[in-house]
Amino acid sequence: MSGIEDVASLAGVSKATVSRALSGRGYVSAETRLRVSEAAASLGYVVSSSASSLVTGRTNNVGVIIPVINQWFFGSIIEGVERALLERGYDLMLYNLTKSHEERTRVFEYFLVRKRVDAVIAVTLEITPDETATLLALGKPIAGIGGPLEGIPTFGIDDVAAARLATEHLLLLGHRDIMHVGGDIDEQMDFHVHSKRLMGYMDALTAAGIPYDHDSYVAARFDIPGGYRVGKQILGDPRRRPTAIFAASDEVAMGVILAARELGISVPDDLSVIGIDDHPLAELFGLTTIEQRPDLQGEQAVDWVIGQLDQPGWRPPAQHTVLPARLVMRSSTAPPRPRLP
Amino acid sequence: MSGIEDVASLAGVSKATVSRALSGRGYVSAETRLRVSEAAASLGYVVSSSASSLVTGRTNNVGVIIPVINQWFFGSIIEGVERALLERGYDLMLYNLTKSHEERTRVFEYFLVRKRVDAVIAVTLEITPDETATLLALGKPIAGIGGPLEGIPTFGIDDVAAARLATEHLLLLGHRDIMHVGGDIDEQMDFHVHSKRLMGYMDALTAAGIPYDHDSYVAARFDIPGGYRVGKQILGDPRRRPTAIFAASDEVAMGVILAARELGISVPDDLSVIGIDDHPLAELFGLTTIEQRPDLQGEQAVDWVIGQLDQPGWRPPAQHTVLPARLVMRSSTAPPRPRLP
DNA sequence: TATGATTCTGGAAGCGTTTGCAGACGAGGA
DNA sequence: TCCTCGTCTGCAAACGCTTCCAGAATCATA
Repeated sequence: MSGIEDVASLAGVSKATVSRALSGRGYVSAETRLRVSEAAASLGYVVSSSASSLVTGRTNNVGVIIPVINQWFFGSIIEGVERALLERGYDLMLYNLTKSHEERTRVFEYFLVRKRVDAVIAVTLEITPDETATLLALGKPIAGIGGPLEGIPTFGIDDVAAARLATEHLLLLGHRDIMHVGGDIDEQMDFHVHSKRLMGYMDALTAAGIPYDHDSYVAARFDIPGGYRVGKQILGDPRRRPTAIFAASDEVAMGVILAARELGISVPDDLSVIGIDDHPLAELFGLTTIEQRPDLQGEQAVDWVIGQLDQPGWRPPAQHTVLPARLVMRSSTAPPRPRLP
Repeated sequence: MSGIEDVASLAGVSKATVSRALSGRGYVSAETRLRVSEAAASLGYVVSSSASSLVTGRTNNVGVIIPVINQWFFGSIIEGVERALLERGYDLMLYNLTKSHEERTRVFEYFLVRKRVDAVIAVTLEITPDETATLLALGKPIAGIGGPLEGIPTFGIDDVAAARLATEHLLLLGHRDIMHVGGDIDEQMDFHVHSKRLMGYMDALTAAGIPYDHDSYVAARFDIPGGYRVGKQILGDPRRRPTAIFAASDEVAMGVILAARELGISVPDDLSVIGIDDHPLAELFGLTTIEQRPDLQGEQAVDWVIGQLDQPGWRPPAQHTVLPARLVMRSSTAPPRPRLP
């Protein structure tokens, strides 16, 4: 394991010059730079990041805190963030914060603080004011993905608007009897996605002059089996069956579609279904949906924190950056079947 | 940002004692240790990992190289690895190596080598002898997840055996006409999973005295849409339709089931389907499968590399550790419908 | 030619820890 | 009593870089 000293003597220069030549900072003649690079290459030298962070105070790491990994939305974020970081020369330290409070505390109080990261990206994580303070006190840029959050800039779609858009699509097709299958408000994921999507749904109904019926919202676990179970339950009862369902996520929507198929209910003839996400499987299911791009949300968060690192003191124009969410029409929605008199 | 010096003076001891008290190495009286911890806590002191790695040569990071994130198998591995690392006091640096050769080279030659990680876990990654050499030359433990790999210890199921087990299950039920829908051999994922599963399938057939028919293996993309497409193709042609299909992964299997349903083919009455993985959705589809636990594979890999770090020189008993894969019976497999004469 | 600006290089002082070494102290054994 | 041994602590030397500073060389300008 050769050090900078070896490179220096092989190239016939001082350590200082080697450092300058390799890092590209400060004056170094072209000729010297070449000699140094060659020496470094021939020795297989690579700078020690610990030594260099010790003096510069920069680790070139960004910490990412995420509650789940194995779900499309979260996996896509990680992919986007990772790609963006790698491109910009940063490494990604992953912290998977599951429900456990203990784990959470440990990460916050111990790992993140340990001068190991230059910045933090918190995905869909409700950070308490205390924790925000902790992080801000470190002077490290923090960005959030998912929704407005007090005190830190966030990137994500407008969940209320997306839900409204989805519901409006159904209304526009002529549906009046629209149910919403969403996440459990009490078992709220952080960032209040569930209540926001419910709100968008209600907004749209209200605007259309349709009274909101309390039973028309049903909570489901936020995955395919969750949607399936609730679908079976709702659609199994003919008196209860709506003409359209707005599911709060594509996975839930696909679960509902599976349930419908099993019950012999034709989508979209007997039932229209719309979701949110544009999940990779949405196409297979012909699912009409509201597209969002978690990977781009991640990328933007990266851009912001790195911008902060590059020019400290700079602040973003907006506290919450709204990314686009657009309607993707497929074959799971259609006008309701005309009622026979 | 207070340093060790501040803690030292607040506690009325030397830097050396603070270091010993906080790290738990060397002699420190109980009373002193307490005073130091309190001082540290009250100052919100936390050791600088760069400074400490600089002198100890240990970063407490483990690098994980993985080709995909947003797929159940890979996501589960990350979850397992992350959990295990966190428990043991290590941080996880994530490198998502997509196909791009350039990216791959960069990670290998630049990021990993940069003295940023103590060990490397390569997931399902065919490392060239050159790369293996590079890594080994660094003196860093490396483990692989997925299958036997020259020169480094690996953890995973026996793909040949798992495929054989799946096929045997179908044979035992009385099927003779069994097709295999697997990954594209040419578009091989690393580690040769595809060819191994094909081999297990052929082995089982051969052992049962059934001649292997060249058309009975069809390649599909390794996901639900891939399985669906091939399913439509195979099952759409009545002359070609087998009584059972062994899909190389649960996702492919579920795609096939979706195709079957759409064609009005009843599973398992008209067609038995078995997969490999025990994907979270397998239960919903009633899919009989061979269970494997990627998270445990990750955990074992972590255990091994950390074992190496703790007691250098120690070598594992086996080069490839085979983890269990067991049959989980559900409702997608049954004896073939008796042929009408 | 003198003067200043610009480019290039080396010496040396850190950055914030850990750890080898040595000294101090008290306890127990000969 | 003298020694040894185990426990506890502090000093100071690394660890491998970056960067400030100063000096040398080069070049353009007055």
